[in-house]
Amino acid sequence: MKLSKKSDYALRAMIYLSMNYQRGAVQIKEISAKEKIPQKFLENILLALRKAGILNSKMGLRGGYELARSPDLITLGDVIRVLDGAIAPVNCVSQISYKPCSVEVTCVIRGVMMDVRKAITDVLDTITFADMCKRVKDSLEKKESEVLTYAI
Amino acid sequence: MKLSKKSDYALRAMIYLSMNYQRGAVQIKEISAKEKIPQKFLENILLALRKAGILNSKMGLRGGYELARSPDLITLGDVIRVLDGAIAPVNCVSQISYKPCSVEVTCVIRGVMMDVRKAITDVLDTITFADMCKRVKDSLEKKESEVLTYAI
DNA sequence: CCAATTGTCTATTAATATGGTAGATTTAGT
DNA sequence: ACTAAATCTACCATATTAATAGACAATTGG
Repeated sequence: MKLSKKSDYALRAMIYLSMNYQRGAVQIKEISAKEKIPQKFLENILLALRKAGILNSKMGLRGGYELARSPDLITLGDVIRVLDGAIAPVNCVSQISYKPCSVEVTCVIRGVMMDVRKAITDVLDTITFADMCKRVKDSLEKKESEVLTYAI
Repeated sequence: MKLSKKSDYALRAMIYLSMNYQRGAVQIKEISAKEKIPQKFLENILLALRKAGILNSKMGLRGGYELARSPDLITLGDVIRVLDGAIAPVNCVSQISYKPCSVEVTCVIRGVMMDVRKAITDVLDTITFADMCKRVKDSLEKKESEVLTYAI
């Protein structure tokens, strides 16, 4: 039940690109440095996101990556699915058995896991990277005012 | 974001033991056979649950395992935490940094993951094994009535 | 055109987690 | 004492995760 490093890095890179939307192509190198993500690892991640149609890339000098569409049209779920595959913990039940056997309780577990999946996706498929940018800005403002308060 | 085989087996064994609550000690061998779980693997799992205080065991002849308390006092979350550790996907952010740096977006991801954790635990910490027993019985009744319908 | 820069692709590696097994030991009932 | 059960310690194979290496392709500025 854990977010992989890959998805974690992907989210961070996506937030960075969202904060820099309309600035044009941003280089892997820059994202890697600012977000402290191993560059070569990040290459694979961004490549996967490009192949999934979430990012666009430009090769060569002054090339880089940028969002393929507006941040408010990309959800966290979109990104996590690319890196980690399906979000649902449903493969706990591989094959559905139709035997009306009194100890065949797997379908019951399956039922609960469907609920869990829904609970997760209700969060991840709702929050967009535009929301994330807003949260970043809010948290920065809050921090600044806190600093001010402490200074006084 | 996946339930481990270990937790899956644990849930199944726990449902089995809940269905057989007040019958006294049940042997690993029986659970293993009925739920088709590798016996030696199941040993480790039940041992972990006993050490966590969720099961009681009796050694020796006619020994076995039984719930340490009533099924309605044990939640799915209790069990999963024992086998898979913390449910929260929060270690995506290891250390909290207080730098008010404009690209320090980790805390924002952390915030979302707290929401996800809450969504998951709202399900898993609410459903008890008594509920699971009820679901098993309901699904059996439903199947029987379906069979009847098809037979007519 | 050329050289520098940047993304693309294919492998490989190291570390860790997962799923499962083996066998000796302890405990308790008959 | 004998037997059936849990317990403990250790091990192994495989898969996944996280990360790295290096050759290759495309683009642009000069």
